[in-house]
Amino acid sequence: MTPRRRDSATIKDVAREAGVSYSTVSRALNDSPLVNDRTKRKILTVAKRLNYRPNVHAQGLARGRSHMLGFVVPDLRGTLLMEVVEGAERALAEAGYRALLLHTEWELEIEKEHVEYLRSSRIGGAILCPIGRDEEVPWLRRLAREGFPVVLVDRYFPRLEASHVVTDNVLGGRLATEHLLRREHRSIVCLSDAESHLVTSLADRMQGFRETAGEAGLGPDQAKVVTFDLQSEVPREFPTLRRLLEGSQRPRAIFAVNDIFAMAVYQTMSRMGISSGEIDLVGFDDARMAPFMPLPWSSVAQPKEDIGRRAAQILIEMIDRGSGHIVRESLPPSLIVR
Amino acid sequence: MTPRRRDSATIKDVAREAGVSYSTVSRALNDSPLVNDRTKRKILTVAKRLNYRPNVHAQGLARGRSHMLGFVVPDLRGTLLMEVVEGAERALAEAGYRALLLHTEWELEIEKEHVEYLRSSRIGGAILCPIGRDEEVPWLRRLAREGFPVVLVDRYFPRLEASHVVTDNVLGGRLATEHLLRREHRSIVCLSDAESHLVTSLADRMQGFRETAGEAGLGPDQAKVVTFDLQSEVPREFPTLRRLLEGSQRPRAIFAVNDIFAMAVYQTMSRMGISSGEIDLVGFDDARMAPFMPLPWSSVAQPKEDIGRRAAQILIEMIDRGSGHIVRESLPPSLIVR
DNA sequence: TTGTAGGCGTTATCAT
DNA sequence: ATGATAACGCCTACAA
Repeated sequence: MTPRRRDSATIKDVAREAGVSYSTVSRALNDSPLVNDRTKRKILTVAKRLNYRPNVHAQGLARGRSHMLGFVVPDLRGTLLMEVVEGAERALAEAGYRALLLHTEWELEIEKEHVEYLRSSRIGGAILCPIGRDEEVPWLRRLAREGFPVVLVDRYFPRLEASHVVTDNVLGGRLATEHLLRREHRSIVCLSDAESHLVTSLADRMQGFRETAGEAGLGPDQAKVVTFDLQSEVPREFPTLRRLLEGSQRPRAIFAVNDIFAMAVYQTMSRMGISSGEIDLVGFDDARMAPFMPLPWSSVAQPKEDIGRRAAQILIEMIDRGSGHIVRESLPPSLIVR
Repeated sequence: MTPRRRDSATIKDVAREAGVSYSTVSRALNDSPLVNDRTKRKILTVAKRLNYRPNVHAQGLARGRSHMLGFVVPDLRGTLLMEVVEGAERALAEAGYRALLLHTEWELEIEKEHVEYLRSSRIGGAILCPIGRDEEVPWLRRLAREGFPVVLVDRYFPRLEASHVVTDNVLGGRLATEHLLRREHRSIVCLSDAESHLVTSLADRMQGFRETAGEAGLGPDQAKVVTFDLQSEVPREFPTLRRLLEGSQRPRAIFAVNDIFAMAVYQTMSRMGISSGEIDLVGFDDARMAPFMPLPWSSVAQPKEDIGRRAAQILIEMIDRGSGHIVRESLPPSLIVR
């Protein structure tokens, strides 16, 4: 094989230069106790001088594993999830790992490809924020069954044998509802997505809403759920909301299952000339634009960074301990009152 | 060396099973013309049956390079940059590359570490969105000098010998200003960050503003620039803006160098009871929350996806052609009138 | 404490 | 068209 230009010094170069064998260099570099201190220092000096850098491929090949993990998300534009990623990466970095961030563009097929890729690239494990429904993810099941370390974040599949870290969304729905009840409302509307039954996080928030309202003695008429398809209504300026808010019978308290819906409510109110004092609004996610809004609404904040951190810790533990022990955690959100 | 559990079949396994030598398998897998068609088909069948996956470390070691590139950004929460990343990754994927996304948390030291890491991991090249000032990035200079393929996005250093792809921010400033001039304003305020002179993109937008205003015959009093530190003013509700907007002398036309500033203006107007019709506002970046705002303002949209795509293409070209040819591109933004 | 040598899974250069 | 074999750079059991 034609020797190509080498991009950097190898341990052999260092060994020659330092006058020792290259296994000694290897030991020194991995700071094994089996090296004389003076030898080690000399080797490190030489290594530095030669600008030596370990070749991760050679290391990966020899060690049979890499320090690279995977993080698969639907897209990169969701601030919320990106904060989870940042939290995870901080924890991973501390443990000497890196994460390859892959995004699926909300396509099941791409998600599958990514998972395949993670397997073949000898990546040691992954954090996933899956899309799709339980039944549609056979490869996830296979992954878990094969013992590939996986931690799900933000979403989970009740019937999937895999670790996950999520916000306690039921509690979140509860916090929001209690907040409105505390403000003497006896009639509350919960605003959610038309597909919310497919998304565990939204479904859980709504459950928290229903439970709390029920316990407070609110009947079905006083704890109504209104849903619509956000995507299709944006260009038409939220007809469902206009209908909801017109007339004097309009709700005085609204729990929006996320801040996008809350923004939509606020925009519609504003355009219909409804003063902000007329409606108590609680959102979810504590979106970043909140401090810039003319009327900041209250919002349930998810422990995004912590979710990432915990997911990373659990993943690392699975890898290091080689344990297939499944951990399921729901981290408590907190209410931000504005 | 203790043989460890192998995670997947190797070409040797495939070779044994198919009854050929493993070099033939290698050729078949890389679909070389030097293999009999029937043999190749058989090998591929066996490979599939054994669930063979190439070991990227072995490939990387043997080939001396990997298909992995790097993408270094300050943080992951900026939607704008993430769209650039998505664009780049689409182009990279088409060419069979992947990108390792690293974020520096706006720390020069971390940026440096990442760049070091990219070198040592035999990553073939990188797209960077650098922080810091020209003088503070000696490692960037070294990288470029060493012939490591690098493309800068979103920001550039005028005196750095490296390729870059950015928005034509001067043109952007011009578009915004022309828009306001077209609406008969003879007095315009440009709102920017206190540190804008350190950020080429903002500086360029302001230059576009000044040039255009000057050409239209506006004097210094009619084309004023107001700057403040956003971070420190958020919690105090933008005192600089309040001052600017109070009194009847308030500006009737404002060009905000990004949509965060535009939001701040809008919020302040709203709180001061200034009706939205009183001020013509143009922002920059076409932020995603725009369609949800009660009063959507006009904004200069950057060709985010294209920036990523072009950066990727240029990077791949540098790698494949082995050329150190430097490419500097400014892509035109477009005005979104609302 | 240090050196020697075999192996990790591929690729590529020889032969055949 | 195929097979044998030497790299690639590193790790590590074993010998010294």
